[in-house]
Amino acid sequence: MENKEIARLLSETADLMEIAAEDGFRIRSYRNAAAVIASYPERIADIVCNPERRVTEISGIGKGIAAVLDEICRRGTFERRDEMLAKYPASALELLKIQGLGPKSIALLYEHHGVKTVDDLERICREHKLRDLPRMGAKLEEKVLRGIEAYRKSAGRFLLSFGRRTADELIAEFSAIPGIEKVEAAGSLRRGRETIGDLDILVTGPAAAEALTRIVNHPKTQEVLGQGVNKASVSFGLERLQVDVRALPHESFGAAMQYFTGSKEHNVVLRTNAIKQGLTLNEYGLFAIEGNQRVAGESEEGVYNRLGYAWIPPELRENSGELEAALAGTLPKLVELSEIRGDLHMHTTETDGKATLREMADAAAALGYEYIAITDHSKALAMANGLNEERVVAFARQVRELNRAGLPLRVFSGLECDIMRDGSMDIAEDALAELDLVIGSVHSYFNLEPAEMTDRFLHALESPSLRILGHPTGRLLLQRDSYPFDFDRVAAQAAARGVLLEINASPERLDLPSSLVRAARQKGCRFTISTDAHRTSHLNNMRFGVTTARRGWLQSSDILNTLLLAEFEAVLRSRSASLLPSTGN
DNA sequence: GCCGTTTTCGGCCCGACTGTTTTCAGTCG
Repeated sequence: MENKEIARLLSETADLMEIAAEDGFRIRSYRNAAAVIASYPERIADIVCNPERRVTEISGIGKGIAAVLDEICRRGTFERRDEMLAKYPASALELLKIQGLGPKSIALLYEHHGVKTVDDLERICREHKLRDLPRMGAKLEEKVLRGIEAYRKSAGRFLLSFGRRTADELIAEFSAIPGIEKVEAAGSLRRGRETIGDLDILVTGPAAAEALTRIVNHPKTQEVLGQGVNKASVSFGLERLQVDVRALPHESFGAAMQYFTGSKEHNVVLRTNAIKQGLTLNEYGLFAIEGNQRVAGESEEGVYNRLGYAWIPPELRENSGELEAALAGTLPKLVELSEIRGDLHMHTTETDGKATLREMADAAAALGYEYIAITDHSKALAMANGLNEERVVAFARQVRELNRAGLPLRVFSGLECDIMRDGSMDIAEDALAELDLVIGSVHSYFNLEPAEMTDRFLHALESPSLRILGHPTGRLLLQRDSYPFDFDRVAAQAAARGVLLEINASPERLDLPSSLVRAARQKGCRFTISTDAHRTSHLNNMRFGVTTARRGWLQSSDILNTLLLAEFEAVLRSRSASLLPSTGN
């Protein structure tokens, strides 16, 4: 059994134990073990089976979990899990994903009303039976109904990062097959959408059909949804992501990439335009209507060019002006990952990060960056051990000393300072002034009225130290919507004050959303792209931020951390973002 | 259940909000 599946068994059991109101610390141990196992570089099952190895040498795994692992490897489950499943149905796990409902309420609902599924829960709320239970009332009923709606909206969709990982894994496998020429992912993944519904993988070469056989017989394939000569469709992995693999003739590959990349709206316009030119476009190629002669199809570029368009980067293909720009030759030169020279938002063990400043600096230097900013939390985030004024000042001093003593790259002292309910900064201005770079972020009071939330931001923007607005909308993909506020007003004011908007590259956030990136740019805003890394591996998420920026039509000149170190420092010293080269809209 | 030890027991990030109570449990971050 693979680590990820073992981890899932442990963490699901922990969830059920929570519903059963078992000891919280024991539950935490199960969760912790699950997390350790999920990211462990070796196969845990191999270690368990190897008499010369001991799983208990892994931090977080003791005698109890070791026994559980042994049992899992022998019979695929373990006693405590079986006990829990006898007590509560597995479907109760789904209920934990509903915002506003926790394990205690789920237990109560199960005992009193036999609520097992989300549908049951919805019925109980609609029949106003939730309010019969102790400490529950009408407001909770409404909140849970809203939670159910949000949950259903996100069901069946996956984070971009997950799609990318799965695609990369399959592309590597297929590419290794002799006789396969090209393997590429199309669809919303290629367009860089923040979430994806399924995965389209296109394959060409004499042995392309072998890729279909491979996916159908893949050990991670849960179910074969369809299998023909040119296409196989499966439900893949524990997450049951739908993966479609298509085998294509060489001469159609470009047309198929174009067709399956979409978006649908983009393609409709392109095809309509083709017809006006006496051509017809489908997944096999671009053909002259008269005589059915193929005029393009081997490459995407050939298809676009033959229709009079410049090749359009997939991130722009949403029929939101890119086709007109491609005809006019005015497509922007979008920012690229290689142009990013630093990461300006990350955490360390000083607060809730998992790596030290030195470890983050080493990892960032290995990525080729010239500089980073360390931006730990401020004291309002007590659970993260946020910094108070005294620690902020000490930290700024420490970073100055470390830079003098020598670091693998330039480190700037920063802070992700909480923006309080009234828009004031969590840390006094004189302490903030000691730092090189202050990000302001909202981590509390998400449910203010829009007007109050807008005022809160506008007030925060008055802070003389604030340089960047962190994850501006607060959304968590597939979990939580943006808090409501007047984004246009805030963006306009940020532009006026020279405060940059962050594009948070964390795959769970991708905040700002690309549509707002584009809108903010029109208002004169400039941006940073940062990972908000809490461990060294998170630094690699920069690519997702860059993708989001590209979807927002950004060029390197829109982005502060594409600047060379000397230029970047000059901007910091000037305490203004206006030094950024103009973009010539 | 894990860990560390002042080693076989005690500590394990905890403060704040919400909606329900009438003194606080549950949820969240």
